[in-house]
Amino acid sequence: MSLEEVAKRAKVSTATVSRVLNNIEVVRGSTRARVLKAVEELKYQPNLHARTLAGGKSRTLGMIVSNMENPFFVDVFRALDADAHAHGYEVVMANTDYRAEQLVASIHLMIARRVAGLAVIVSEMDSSLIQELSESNMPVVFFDVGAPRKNLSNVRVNYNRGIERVVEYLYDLGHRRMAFVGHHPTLGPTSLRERTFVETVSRHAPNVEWRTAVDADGLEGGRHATRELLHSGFRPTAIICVNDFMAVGVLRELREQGLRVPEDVSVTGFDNIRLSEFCHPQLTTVHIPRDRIGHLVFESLMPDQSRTRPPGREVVLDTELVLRESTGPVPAVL
Amino acid sequence: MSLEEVAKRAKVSTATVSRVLNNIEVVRGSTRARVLKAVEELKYQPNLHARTLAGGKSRTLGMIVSNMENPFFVDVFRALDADAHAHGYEVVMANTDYRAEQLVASIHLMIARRVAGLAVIVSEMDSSLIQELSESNMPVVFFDVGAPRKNLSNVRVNYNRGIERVVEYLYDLGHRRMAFVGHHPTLGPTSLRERTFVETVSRHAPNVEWRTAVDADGLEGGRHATRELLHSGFRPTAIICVNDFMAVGVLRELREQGLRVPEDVSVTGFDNIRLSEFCHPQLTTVHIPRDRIGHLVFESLMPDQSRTRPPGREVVLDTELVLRESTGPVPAVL
DNA sequence: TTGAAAGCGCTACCAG
DNA sequence: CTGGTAGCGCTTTCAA
Repeated sequence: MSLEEVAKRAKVSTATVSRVLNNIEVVRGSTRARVLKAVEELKYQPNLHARTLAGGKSRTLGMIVSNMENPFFVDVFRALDADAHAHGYEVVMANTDYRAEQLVASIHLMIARRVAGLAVIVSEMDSSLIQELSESNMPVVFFDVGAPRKNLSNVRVNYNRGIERVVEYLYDLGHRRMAFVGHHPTLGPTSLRERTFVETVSRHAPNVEWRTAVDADGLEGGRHATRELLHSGFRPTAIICVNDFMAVGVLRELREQGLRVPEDVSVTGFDNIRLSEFCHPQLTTVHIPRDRIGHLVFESLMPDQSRTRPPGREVVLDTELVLRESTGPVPAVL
Repeated sequence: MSLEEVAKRAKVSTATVSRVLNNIEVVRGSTRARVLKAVEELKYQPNLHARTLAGGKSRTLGMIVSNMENPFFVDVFRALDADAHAHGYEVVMANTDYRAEQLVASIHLMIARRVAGLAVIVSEMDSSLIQELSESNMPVVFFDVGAPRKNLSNVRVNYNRGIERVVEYLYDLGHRRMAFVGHHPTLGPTSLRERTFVETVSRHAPNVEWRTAVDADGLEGGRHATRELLHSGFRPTAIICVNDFMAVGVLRELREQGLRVPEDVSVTGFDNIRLSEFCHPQLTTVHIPRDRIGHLVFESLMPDQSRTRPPGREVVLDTELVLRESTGPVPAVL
């Protein structure tokens, strides 16, 4: 089942078969029909590798995420995938589980695949990797990391402003003992987001007593971090989570400790994933437009298509505080 | 950056470069070092397409799922992915969103990629597709669908028995008005699982009044199905869900309608995904060993590796009822 | 409108 | 241990 067999059966050259398969409008109708018939009869299936190799260009985009269990990433993927399909592209996803070595492996694999573009949606990036990607000359778009340059674009959300909104809101509600639940960063001892929290608090709410706890990104991580937090003796009146996914885990541990939300302690998430509306109590969170991120990512990756975002650009998305049931005024001291 | 350039720089033939890149232990140490140096200096990245084309075999497995938002599929994928990586394989995932056309497209794409094996984890399969896959001669493993034959293996779970366990348990608790919340099957008017419920009820609990509701697989679908159910005037004392993911949506709608779980109505899920323990109340559900499924899938796909599952086989996994907070005795009639 | 043929980058076989 | 070379299946000039 190769082009040649089809060609033979249709009594044309492989070039012609290739033409009809690629919808090149120069083939005579009758020839075309003959070829299609042969394709059908032989149940011919093209070989993508041969096609990519010969054509020199791939119709595949790559997307690397830190944690595909977190619905946030899945949402971005789906938006990107939809756009890609609409334009005849495929997207293959790779998961790093926040492991640096896996990130390196995934990036190399994507390069080996000669993807038409690569979206890197991970928390932290090694600068040598950025360098390597830059030199690879393939269109790359990062989420929330690195600075744009030549083939490297950037989509980021104003995380600082989001955390600020949360802290201010909680502060106004009277909270003076806050905790931040984050997840392990790929590199460095302190995650960027954790640092953002710390700085925001000291700037906007200096008289607040705070603590941070860190664990794996996920339901279990949120739960565990909370257990540690409580175990340390600290009694926050509000727990600010790095994302909704972990917040749901926090909610569970609190429930098990007999602490009511929001009566005893307020909890906030981040991302506004669908689940944040389906847990109990529903999470107060910060909305991040994941669909837009997916669309922007696609635009950034398209090589030359008309009227799309040029490479080497950066776009910053703003966030929005979403008030729901998990937050309330600070509990009255008895 | 092709093999040839590396060869030139290292002053060896492309054959030799290929050998060191593929760890073929016949190259002299000094030559090897020279090649590696050239690779390093040129930042050479192999071309996977050329490699696959020339070698005639791919190190990629494919996996097609119906709904990657549902953690069930993600869990299976992760187990498979882990095994694959451990053996030097990659797995690319495709999502069909329960759309038949998308399934066809995904399968064709996988064939075009010449994957070394394909896992098809979707609810329903067209028999012509099964035929096509069978003829493709590539190792394929289905989940819960079709019958094994030559290159087609099968992993399934005893869904019937699982539903039976749920119905019996609920029946013993005194429930006589049950509802089943399912999701759209790809084909046919009634999903297999819905039918299983109906048959189980009539066999094991003939005097039970029941109804079914169907919607999209997901949080929103579960919620919507429940709303419709309640809207119809039917007042089940127990709602059996096709999976945990939808059950979480059911829980939310019930809460909004002011119905308490399990005091007013019991709810059960299926799959025992992590989330089922993190929602409130925690779901009584049926455990499906997703890790094992992933491992079995991998084994079924491995061509000839020693001591692995031969192709064309079928393995049926049993389930286990997990009792948690979402079920209880039928509410007393006042 | 169609065919012939030169690669695309790599693997694998055959010599040496 | 290493080099030469024939493809793998397809796209893409260049001629016809």
